[in-house]
Amino acid sequence: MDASSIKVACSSCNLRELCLPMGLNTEEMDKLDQVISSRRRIKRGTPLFRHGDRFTSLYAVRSGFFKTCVTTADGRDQVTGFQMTGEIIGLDGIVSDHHACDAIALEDAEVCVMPFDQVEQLSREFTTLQHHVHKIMSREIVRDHSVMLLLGSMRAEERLAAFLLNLVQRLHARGFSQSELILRMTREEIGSYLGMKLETVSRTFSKFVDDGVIDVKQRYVHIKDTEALKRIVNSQSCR
Amino acid sequence: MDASSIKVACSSCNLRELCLPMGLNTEEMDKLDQVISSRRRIKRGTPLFRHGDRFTSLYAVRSGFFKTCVTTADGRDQVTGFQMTGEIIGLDGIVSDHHACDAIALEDAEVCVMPFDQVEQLSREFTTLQHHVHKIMSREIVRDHSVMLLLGSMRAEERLAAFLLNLVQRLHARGFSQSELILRMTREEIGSYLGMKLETVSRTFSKFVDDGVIDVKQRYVHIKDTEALKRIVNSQSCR
DNA sequence: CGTAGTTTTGAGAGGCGTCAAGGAGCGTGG
DNA sequence: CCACGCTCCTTGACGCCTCTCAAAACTACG
Repeated sequence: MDASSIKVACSSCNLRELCLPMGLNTEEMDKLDQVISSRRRIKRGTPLFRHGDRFTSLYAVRSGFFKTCVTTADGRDQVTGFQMTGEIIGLDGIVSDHHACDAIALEDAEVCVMPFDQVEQLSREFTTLQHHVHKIMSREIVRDHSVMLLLGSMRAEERLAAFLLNLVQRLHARGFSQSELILRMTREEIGSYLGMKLETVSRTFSKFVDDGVIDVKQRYVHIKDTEALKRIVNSQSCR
Repeated sequence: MDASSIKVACSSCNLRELCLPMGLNTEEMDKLDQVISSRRRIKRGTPLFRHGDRFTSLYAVRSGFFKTCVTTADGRDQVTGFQMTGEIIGLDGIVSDHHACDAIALEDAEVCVMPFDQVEQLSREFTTLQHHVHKIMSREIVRDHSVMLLLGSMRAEERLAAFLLNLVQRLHARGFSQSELILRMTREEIGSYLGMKLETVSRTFSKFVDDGVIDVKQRYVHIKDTEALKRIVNSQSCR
């Protein structure tokens, strides 16, 4: 085992209600522990994997924060998602045995490595796990479709409001505040994800502050009026 | 068996190289034939399923053409994809046991019904099928990410060019022309998919015609210069 | 305390949305 | 067989949202 690998157990992980082991019984969990045999630490700013890398494993975020982004030959790139604790990264690699995107740590992070052939083997044994894997992939598809809705039919204010609400909702599910958050990504990364320029992101933040909906101090955001944000998302002043 | 159900067999289907049975051996194919026991006909303009409908099955397009779209409470909607022969519809329903989008036939169509619990059962028996199901879901995720790239970072001309190239490439894989196609969807549906208004779609078509890149007569499109379209996609005059 | 990276803010431009009118294709019915 | 109405498509004029370019302020970090 190399220095970056650490022996771990799902059964003793406090994320098991959020992560892959969700809903497994003791026997299944024991089996899973044998599959998920190592963790990997990723330093801030460095890749967990890059597009083109051979696909071998899925990764569960144990701690830290990631972005995934696709890149075209001509240098365009697009952030396709931000992943936090308990979320699964790497599903894009299954189809072609190579990753189709980059996964970059936005802060020092740790992931559980789940060799995919072993996940497949185990999910042939346990219906629960099999179905859970399918649900995780389906959830990603549904999420992507809602991002397509956002990118295709919302204007800047609506996009940013939806983004903040989504972020704080996921953080809340992990025991954090419903109204305060620290952004782990830059304005440019937010803009890439939301299909807008960093200047527009910044201006929209400022507008929300002027309107008394949020407070912003650099990466810190305090949501003062959740209902107002929800109204902005549904303002339907869309194109 | 009701009137809209027809007994079928994957093993004798001329789409088996494109569709779910891809790569299965004879024994596996026989088993699959028992699972995919019926077809359903869908009239143009009517839904295969609607969001909120209970999820029971995946559907393989046997003939015809579909769109899928997500809808918000406030009436906004977004076409998330167009599905043609051999493509799989319904993956969005797995995560919550209910469909998250509408699937509408754009012309009279026929689908093979694949009860998902049986697909899961069979893929516990056959590694090939299991892996293939995973690949299909992963492919959808990768596709969605490329649409996010399109919506997030391309301008109108680039989007439409990319759309046409994608469409004709998929049609070509099904034995149709590389340079001619009939659009099965309206300008409005194209616009919804590409995040632009129908007027902009129309104007962009006209510009391509003026530039001598394509010919358009209503739903008929003739691509006169594929390379020019590719250059437009990569023109990087993006925002 | 200097330097690089990030964020904010302003001014100006342009791409695309909005509104509106007219044309083309097609099914229906007299 | 043609008239009619409906849907879809095209085109024009105008305006606004967001991009672009630019400069300055702030923060982090060596």
